[in-house]
Amino acid sequence: MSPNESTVYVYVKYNTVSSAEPMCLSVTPKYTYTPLNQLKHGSVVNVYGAVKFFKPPYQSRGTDYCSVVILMDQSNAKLTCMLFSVNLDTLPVIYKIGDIVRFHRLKIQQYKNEIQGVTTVGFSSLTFEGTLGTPIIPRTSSKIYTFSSDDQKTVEALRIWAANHISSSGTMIKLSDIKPVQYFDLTCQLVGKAEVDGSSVLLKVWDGTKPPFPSWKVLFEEGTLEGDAGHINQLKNLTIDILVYDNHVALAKSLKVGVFLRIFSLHTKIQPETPEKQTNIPHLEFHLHGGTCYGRGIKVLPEDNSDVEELKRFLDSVDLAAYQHVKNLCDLEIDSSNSFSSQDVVSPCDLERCQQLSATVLTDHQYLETTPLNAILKHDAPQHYRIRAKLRNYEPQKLYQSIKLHCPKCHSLQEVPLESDFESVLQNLATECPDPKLQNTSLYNSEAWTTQDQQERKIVIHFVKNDGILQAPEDTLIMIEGGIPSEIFRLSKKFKGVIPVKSSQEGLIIPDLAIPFLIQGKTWHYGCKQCSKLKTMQNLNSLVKEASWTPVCIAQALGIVPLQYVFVMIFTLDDGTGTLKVYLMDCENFFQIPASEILNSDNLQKNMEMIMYMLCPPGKKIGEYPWLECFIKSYNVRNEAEQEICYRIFDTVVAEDLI
DNA sequence: GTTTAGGATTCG
Repeated sequence: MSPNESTVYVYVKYNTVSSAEPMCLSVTPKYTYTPLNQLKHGSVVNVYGAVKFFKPPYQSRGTDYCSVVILMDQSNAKLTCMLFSVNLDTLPVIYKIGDIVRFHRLKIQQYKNEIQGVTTVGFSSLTFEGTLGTPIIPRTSSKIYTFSSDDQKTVEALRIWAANHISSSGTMIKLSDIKPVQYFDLTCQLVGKAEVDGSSVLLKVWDGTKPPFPSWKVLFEEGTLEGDAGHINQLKNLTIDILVYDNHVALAKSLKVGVFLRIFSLHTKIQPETPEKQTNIPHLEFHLHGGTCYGRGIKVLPEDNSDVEELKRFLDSVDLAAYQHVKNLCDLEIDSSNSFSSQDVVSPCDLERCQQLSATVLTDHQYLETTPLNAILKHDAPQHYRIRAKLRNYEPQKLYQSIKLHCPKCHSLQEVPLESDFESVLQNLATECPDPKLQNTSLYNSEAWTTQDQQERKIVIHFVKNDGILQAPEDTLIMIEGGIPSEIFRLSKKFKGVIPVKSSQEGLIIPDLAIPFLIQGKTWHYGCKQCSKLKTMQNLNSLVKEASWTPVCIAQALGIVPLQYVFVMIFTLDDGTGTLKVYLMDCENFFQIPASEILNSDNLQKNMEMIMYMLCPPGKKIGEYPWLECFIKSYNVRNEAEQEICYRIFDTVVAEDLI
């Protein structure tokens, strides 16, 4: 056989599997596949690609189903494909990022300076699992299609490429690994279903693992729950309730109990308190919001899907009896018992947690032996210890109150200024007059204007140049005179950093350390009033060549001692032999959450809330609290009258699986 | 051979 000629197997799909025999025809292959970096506007092509992103098919506002698929191949080029079809079956059956697809008759067109692929007459597709080692069997609705040994090789090569270049691991998560606030893709089995109201459907699903946090139970009208009541009850400690909204409702309603599903971009969030109940226990909610952002949607997986096969094996292996009598935390009454001896039933997960020994881990000093707290109380300071105890209590209970500003030089601690505090400072500054002589220097270009409102505020923005050249906004540091907070925050989203300044005889200067000296992203950087010796903005010249606009470098150039955001908390630790109050003062290591960002992030605050909830679970007996392994140092503090020993936590972090 | 949507999370 000449190299130009190869055998093409034409597989004809019949209704009865047994008669499906490949017909062996000797023809010249007629399909050529265009690499994704060589697509030309206006052409109709055949392509292969690995799925980088996809939206499962959904009903568009027009007449068709729509699926958005973004492909990549070895050329590293990306192609967004808009696939439409009246017939759901003809759209590619994609289950996962990394799946491999082959599209025939894809039209290439231009949209907003980029090319995109669109379905055209006769469009057809094959989809293959991307997982290395799984059989190469195409998913397609086509009754007849070609698949040569070259095709086989192309799929294999793309699988290997995709395994190294396209990651989907971040979104595929088991229920036992969920975090309090996140979006993820869940592979699960449907065990129950109920229509809650016109705009939402409740899905009860499980994946055989137990979520580490208590989760909500959605109320529904009696008699509306579809599914085997006995089975649902048996799995009650392993299922989660998902509310599905809007455009996903129709599909959710059509689902048969027992099917395997992948739910894309499922949202977990914390409901911190339920005032109508007496408990104050935060718990998780699961929502599949309306819309198709991030591929949000539901897809039924076939029984022969490799992930489903694995899930089925796992579900079969779950010891249901072990989870049967686990108390549901949400149903627990508040228990004020302080006893360390607990005979409560522990779930297998809790047991696992106990066997893992600790909810916090040491980053050093593992060689030290554990000292009981009663022994520490008898010793003089300074000393250091490794301890193992439970967190009986912590202060402040309102976590945002734990954020302080710490000066590394004079060690003073101060509250984080409120936005209203510096609003007034900035308002006063806005009445001052910018000096035109300080505009447009070798260091920066300046733009000045007057606001149209009654105030007629004079605003000047100075764009700091890099070695005489202006950079892209996201790399550019700017200084602003006469700006108000809302303007400054808006600018901080666009530029590398914003420094509020004012004109003075010496040049542009930092007006007041009561306001941030630098706003970068979501973080407001403050300087220590006692320790800083302010210099003029001209001193930024020393940084220009490196364009190193880090807060530390900028502060140093301007004579500022930057204050650090820290968590300051008091932990009351108890190991059964005694209790000890220890300080935690930490920038970002302990919680793995930067103290500088938490005040401006709801998600980070919720994550921290959940971590504290895990470390010190309300409503549980202390016997059920997790152990904390900590490294602490004792030190002497002299008050007016007496000397006191204090304790601080060092070199300790919350265990990774809690974060 | 039209339109749909054109990635970029959240009302619940």
